[in-house]
Formats: sequence, structure tokens, C-alpha cells
Amino acid sequence: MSYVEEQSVISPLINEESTIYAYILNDIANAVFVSGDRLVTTKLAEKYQTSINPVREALKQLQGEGFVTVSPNSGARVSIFEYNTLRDVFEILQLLEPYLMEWFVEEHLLEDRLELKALLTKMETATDLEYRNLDTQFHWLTYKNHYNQKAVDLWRRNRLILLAMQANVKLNTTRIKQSIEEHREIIHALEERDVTAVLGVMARHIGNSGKYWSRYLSVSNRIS
Amino acid sequence: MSYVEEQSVISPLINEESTIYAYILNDIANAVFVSGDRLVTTKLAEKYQTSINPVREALKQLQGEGFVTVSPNSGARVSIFEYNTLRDVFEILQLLEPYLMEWFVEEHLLEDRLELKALLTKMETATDLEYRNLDTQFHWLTYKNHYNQKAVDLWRRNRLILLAMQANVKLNTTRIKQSIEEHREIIHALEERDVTAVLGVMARHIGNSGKYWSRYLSVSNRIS
DNA sequence: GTTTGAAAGATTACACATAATTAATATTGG
DNA sequence: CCAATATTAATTATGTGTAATCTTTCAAAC
Repeated sequence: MSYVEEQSVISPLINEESTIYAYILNDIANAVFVSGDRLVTTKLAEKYQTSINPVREALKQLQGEGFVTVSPNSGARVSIFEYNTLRDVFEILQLLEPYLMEWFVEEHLLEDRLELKALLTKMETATDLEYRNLDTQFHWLTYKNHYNQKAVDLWRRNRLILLAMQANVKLNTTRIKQSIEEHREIIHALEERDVTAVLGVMARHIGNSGKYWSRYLSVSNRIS
Repeated sequence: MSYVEEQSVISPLINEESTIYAYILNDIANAVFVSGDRLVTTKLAEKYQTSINPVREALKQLQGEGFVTVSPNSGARVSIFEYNTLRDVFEILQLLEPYLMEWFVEEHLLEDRLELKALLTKMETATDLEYRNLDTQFHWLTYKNHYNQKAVDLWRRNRLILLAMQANVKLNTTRIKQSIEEHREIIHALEERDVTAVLGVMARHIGNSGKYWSRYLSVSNRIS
């Protein structure tokens, strides 16, 4: 097990590092392996410089988390992420995010808000790929300390699926600008500690994101 | 792999059958293994009449699903289900159930409602243990066909954790009666296809259940 | 074009070797 | 003599190789 990943690990959302589990999940999140791809144990063992069992165990864990689908005697594949998955994930996020955010509005510290502002500043000069990472960091920061860590984990997993689906689709500048503006509004409402306002912006933010991606991915679905 | 379980598998909530995964999960849900218990691979392999590797893989899958916690070089344990877990699980259910139920109210068929009524009838003469099973079946029936299978799976998992926590605590008759009444109200509101009414009863139903168990399990926590 | 059958490839389960942890025992200091 | 620590023994986890079984693939025959 002396494999070194070229690409950096999707920082905040993948806890464990330097494990086969993390490598595979990272490769799924970065669309190195895409929806439906076969995950052959021998190939993976070779790629990550280890034997079959550790790979099988990593795949089983990923199966439990929903990223991989295993058919008996037929092997593992990256789970099918299609249009319906996008809808499902967004609807779950739409339940979770207001719930997680509400706590943050009331309990966050000044330093949290300053960190968010720092991220916002970085966003303004970020490229497409950097932006996605900053966006993830922004929301991760707001949720990660929530008392309901089960819910946080749920959010994390759904967010990773989203990243996997979006990895090879570019974000257009109009949407980035709109998204930055929404983040700014969130921070502003946070300063006032106005729960209703924050949740309002959040709902709009998720809704817009959902609309954007569903439009995009429905097209790419129609093509393939 | 020729192990035969004495106790029947928690029927609807555990899909796979006759697998080590299902056996272990079933034993967790029935509190054969309780929160914090060490899950030693060799022991489990012996118990379920198989070798170590399949056990390890089952444990990894259960880890991914949150039922088992694995520490490097130190092995697997049943995840810690304590008072905070109860709160977390109930809050997640409180988000999920209205979401899942809303669809059912609008889309369910007459035969679904008849099945629910049949379950209700059985509830009225059920013992404590049977009641819990019927209650699970009731809600499973309402959710299992929802278009968002990711959400359904989420509900399933959280419900299993609840079952694991409640397995060795008895349900008192007052709560059973109250619970039956709530189910009756749900069916009634379903007949009218009145979303608001159903969600109202549901919120109360979950709330009451949460109150009941938190009171009970906080006591058992204080004792231990 | 469909079916059949053989060969290659992969999955699964098992046994073994090694490394780490846990426990049990002995030793030391107060 | 007791408590805390150190040492040793047992247990357990982890990773590798291998054999058997099942799938898939590909080519030949119908």
C-alpha cells in the first residue's frame, strides 16, 4: 500500500486519507471512474499497489455508503448517477440544508463568519474548478460542527455524489456570478442572525443550483 | 455458509437474506449485539459457519451504513447508540417522513389503504413485540414505493437504528393504544387525501414516539 | 442472425504469515 | 500490602497467495 495519488484528495469531504477507500472514493468524486464503470478488483489492486482483499473491503464500504453497487458473482460498479439521482439528491439536500443551517445561524461565532468571508473573497477570482472546491468548503464550514453528526454525514455523502456527477461538466460564468451573489446574501443574513432570511436565501440557492444542473445534465443524458 | 438463524429476520427492513451481512445486521437490530459490543471476526466466522474474509466484508459494508464502527488494527464494534443518537435519528426522521408521506397521500391506491387497515386490525390484538413489527410494516408500506429510493433507504437505516435501541425495552400499553389511535387518524386523513391533515398527524406521531423513547432511554442511560 | 461451447477473466472463499493490539502476569516503587 | 508500571503471552487484525466457481467473451457452427 504505497500508492501516491497524483490529484489531491477532495479535501474536506473525505475524512480518511491514504487508504484505498479514500483513493477510490476520490477517483469517483473526480470522475476518474464514472457512473456505471466496472470496478475490477484485480485492476484496482494493481493500480493502488495492494492485494485483492483490501480492495474488496474498500468496495464493500463504498457499497454501504451508496457510491458503489455490487452484484453477486458479477463484481462492483460505480453506482448509476443519472437524472433521477440528481433529483433525489437535491430533494434530500433541500431537506437537510435548512435543518443544518438553522443551527449555524444561531450558534456560529464571529470567526466562522470571517472564514466564510475569506472564502467569498477567494471565490471572486476563482476558476471553474477552484470555485467548486470553495463552494464545497463554504457549506462544509457551516455544517461540519452541527450537533447532529449523522445529518452532517448524510449531507457530506450527497454532496459527494453531486460532485461526482458534475466533475466533467463545466460551470458557466453567469451561474458562478449568481452563486457568489447568493453566498454574499447568506453571509449578510448571518450577520443579522436572521433565521428566516438565511433559510430563504438557502432555499433559493439550492433551488437555483438544482435548476442549473438538471438543465445541464438532462442535456448530457439525452446525448448519451 | 450454511448458517440458519433461529430468530426470523426483521422482515421488510433488511433486503438481502441468507447473507452474513443480513445475519449480523439482524442481530444488531434485535440487540443480540448491542451498542459498543466488540465484533470479533474469528468469532463471527465460527458463529455463521464461514471464514474470516466474508465476515470482514460484511462488517465493512455495515460500517459504510453506520451500524458498525471500525478502528484500524483494533477491529469492529457495534456503533455507539446513546441518547444523542436517539435525538439525531428522530430529527432526521422528522425531516424524512413528511417528505415521504406527502407523495403517498397523493399517489397511493385503494389497495394500499386496505393493507394499512389490515395492519391496523392486527395491531389491536398484538403483543408488545408483534406491535413493533406491525408498526414498522405500516410505515414501510407507505414509504417503500416512493420515487426517491435514496430517501427511502435513509429512512430504512434510521428506523433500524431505532429498532436496535428499543429492542430490549418494553413498550407500555398506554403508548401502544395512543400509537394505534394515531395510525387510525393517519388512515382516516389518507382517505380524504388531505395532505395537511396527514402531515399534522404524522408530526404528532413522530413527536410522541420521540418523547416516549427519549424519556425511557434517558432513564436507562442514567442507570448504566 | 441466433445459438452453442470453449477459453479467458473475475469473483469468492479459504488458509496462512505477519504485525498489531489486548490481556494477563510479573515486577517495581510507595 | 497495594497500586502502578513494565513485560510477556494470547488473541486478533491485516494482507497475500491460491484454488474453485461463476461470468463474460469470443468464435464457430447451425
